[in-house]
Amino acid sequence: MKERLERLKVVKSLIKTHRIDSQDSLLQLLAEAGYSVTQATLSRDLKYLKVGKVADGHSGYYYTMPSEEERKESEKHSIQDFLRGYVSVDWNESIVVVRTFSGHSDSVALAIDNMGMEDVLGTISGRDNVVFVALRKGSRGDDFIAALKGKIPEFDPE
Amino acid sequence: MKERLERLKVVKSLIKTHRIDSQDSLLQLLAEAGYSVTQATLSRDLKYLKVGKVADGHSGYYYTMPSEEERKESEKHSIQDFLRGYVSVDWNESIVVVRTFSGHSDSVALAIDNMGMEDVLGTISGRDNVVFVALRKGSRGDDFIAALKGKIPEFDPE
DNA sequence: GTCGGCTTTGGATAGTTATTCAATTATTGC
DNA sequence: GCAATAATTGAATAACTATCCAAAGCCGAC
Repeated sequence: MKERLERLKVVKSLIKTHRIDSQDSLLQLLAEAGYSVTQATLSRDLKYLKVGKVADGHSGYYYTMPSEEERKESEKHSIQDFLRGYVSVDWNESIVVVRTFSGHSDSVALAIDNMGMEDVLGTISGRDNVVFVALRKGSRGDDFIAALKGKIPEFDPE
Repeated sequence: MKERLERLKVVKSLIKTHRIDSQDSLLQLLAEAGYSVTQATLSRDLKYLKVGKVADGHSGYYYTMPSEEERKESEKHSIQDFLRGYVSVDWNESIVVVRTFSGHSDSVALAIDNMGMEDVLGTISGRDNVVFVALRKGSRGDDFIAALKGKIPEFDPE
């Protein structure tokens, strides 16, 4: 299973250098490059890489890598959303509880989701201005908080 | 068929302001906004608008408007639409009035919208082959015209 | 070693989106 | 006005993509 990362790189470069309009055709290119996988796996790879499919407007569709800029831009928005709603955090070994201003729990949860943090398994936003962040096995609340600080300089609990 | 351009604008703004993960859910939002169409039509709209569907990496997929780079191509279309409809311009301190060929006011207004110009507050297209372009405070008609010339080499009033 | 947990994968399939085809509605040219 | 032409649309369906589930594969702890 060591091949996976290698394959991801190849997928990435194929998408950058070719105009690919379906997973099947990408599958072929991959096969030519020596990586035989199924469409199911490829679909997962594309999801992982955040590859997008867009129309050129007339004749068809093609896959594209997210630009670095876009990624940063989107993260900036997430950070803004987070800060706008954030009131306080607490945590234990496996759950982080974020309190938010009234009506902000949804946007804060979404923001955390969109930051794409390793530690985060998922979030739910409650009715009560609270967001629960479930952490991936092996991650502790401290890890998450540390990672969040890394992403958001203005964020400093206590 | 007058509704189409109007609908396209609504689709665009819905995509910018919501996290939409399927055409069906967008269809619902559209219906709430008063536009009842089928998935087939929506698919065509999205193709026309070059809307993309990308993964956030973890939890799902969402639709997104094309980013700067990708928009170059689309801007070319807008320029074509503009030139195809354009007859003459006049302006004062805060409003630019564009006269167009018969039936082109909608497409010219949309084109101006889509060029995403700083100076532009908004546009309306009248029945009478005229488009009003409202300028942002601090912008003057001359600024707008200059910016337009910058974008469209073939465009030269008088 | 081998047991147990986590990851990765393929086959099958569910789910989603694009397109075909026919009908309808606008538009253009007399 | 009318006829011819082009645009737009919905229903049905084809095409494509994501996910479920079961089956390995890959560790590390014993």
